[in-house]
Amino acid sequence: MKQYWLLKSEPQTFSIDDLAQSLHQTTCWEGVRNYQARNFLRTMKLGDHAFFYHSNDDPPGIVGLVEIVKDSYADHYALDPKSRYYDSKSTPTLSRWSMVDVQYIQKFSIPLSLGTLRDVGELEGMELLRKGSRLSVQPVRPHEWKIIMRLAKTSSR
DNA sequence: GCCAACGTTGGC
DNA sequence: GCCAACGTTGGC
Repeated sequence: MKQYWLLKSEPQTFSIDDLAQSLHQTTCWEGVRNYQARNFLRTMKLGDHAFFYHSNDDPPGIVGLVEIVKDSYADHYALDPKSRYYDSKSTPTLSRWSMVDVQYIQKFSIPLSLGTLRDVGELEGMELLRKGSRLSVQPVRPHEWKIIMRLAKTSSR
């Protein structure tokens, strides 16, 4: 069964437009350095869909859709001392961190801002809206996905 | 820029 | 195992 996710990125670092302009409109989702988020990456399956979320944006919000096109594998940036994602405790034999590949599907014509989502009563309980929630990779329940997809369609009309 | 919430580190 | 100190995330 297909699973749904939400991936956060700061648009100044890597935006959905950057993804759309990437080779094959695909990129590896490197740099996740939080165990809970990493475990979600490892749970992802080829063909899963995810919302692309712009954090630290004005306003922050869901801006489009991506598909998981490669199951999780070792995040080799952890082994590169020159990378901002270098982790001195990672070794080639024991990789602490993982990443997946994601491919661009679509950019919403109108982003769904965090404020808009907060106003949707049916989305109460969504991880993104939880107070203090900072997870950069998080699961989205099927009913939440459905509601947000409906919002995306109606607001682009 | 501020700061609340959260995660990690390391001394004890 | 506790917890203070510190670093990071991310909304505002």
